[in-house]
Amino acid sequence: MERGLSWEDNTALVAELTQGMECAKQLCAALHSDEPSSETRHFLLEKILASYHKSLLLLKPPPESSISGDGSSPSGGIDKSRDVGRNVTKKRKLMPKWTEHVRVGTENGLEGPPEDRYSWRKYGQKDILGAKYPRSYYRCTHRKVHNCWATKQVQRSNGDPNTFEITYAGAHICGQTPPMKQEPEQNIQQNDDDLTMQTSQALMEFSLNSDDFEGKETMCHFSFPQTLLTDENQPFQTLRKVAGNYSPTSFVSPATTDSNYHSVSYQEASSFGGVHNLHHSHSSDLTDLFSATTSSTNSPIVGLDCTIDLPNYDPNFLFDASEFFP
DNA sequence: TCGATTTGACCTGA
DNA sequence: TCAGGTCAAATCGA
Repeated sequence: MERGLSWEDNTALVAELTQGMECAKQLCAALHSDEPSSETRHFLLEKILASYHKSLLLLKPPPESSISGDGSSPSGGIDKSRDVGRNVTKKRKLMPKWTEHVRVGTENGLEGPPEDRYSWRKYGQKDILGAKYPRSYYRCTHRKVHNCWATKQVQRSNGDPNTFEITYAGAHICGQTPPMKQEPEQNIQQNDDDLTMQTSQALMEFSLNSDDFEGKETMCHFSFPQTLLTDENQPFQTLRKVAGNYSPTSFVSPATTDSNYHSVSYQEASSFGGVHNLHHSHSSDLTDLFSATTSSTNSPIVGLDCTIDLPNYDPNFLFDASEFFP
């Protein structure tokens, strides 16, 4: 796939990855500052995902040239709109996904699902088997204008009606400039040098998830103290170190077959040596799953858990930033 | 009038 | 075959 990349594509790819790395740096800084706004982090997260998304599209352009914002498609006697729908479905599989568990406090007067900074348009609602509450489907309002394919699903938790499980798919590429919550005394400007951990929330969890290991969802869950990131001026390299040391066979627990969820400390992950083992034997889809637990003290959002799912990426694609940034 | 929501039907993938 | 996801016509509301 990476073969045959034109110089222009290569340049664009490097630019996207560079942007992603910058955002990762900012996110890293935000995580270690007393920046209380989970929205800031979320915003940076989405920017990183957008960079990944665009980069992967560059690496893996859709086989059909029919995916376009105007809905044009090679008509083959099938209803045009449905044809577009199929392309969307195919594309959906390529979209990075992540899930947030958001608790809203009724004391704050919030009853409905929590709002984020983007404008969403509801396009469907479905009763889900075994779920008490229906699932709502939203897509970016600017889908047509900016060809932005970000979607989200909002599902109220069975057990706790105050908890919403929000699954985002695809990052916003619509160029929306969400109104960041500006704290008066806080400078949202990310300070790369200020990596002092000031919050009590000391754990950041990364997970790698591959859902195609013989059809089984395999997940590797990393947890490590944020302090260990403070000496990392290359957050991408940090991620690469962690991800690169991920070896499915190293973590698979024999106890479970359908879902393997493992937690290792960053030290453990680091101790696996410099073997970048993303070139594992599975050649199909690789799903990366990122889970970050954050706390928010001054927000109606009581709890927030974030899980990222990047499906269908070629596992042989190893992002080695050092090639681009010696 | 126009944009957002609702809802039944259709499509896809497991 | 069925559950989940999406579409689009109908409806609503500003």
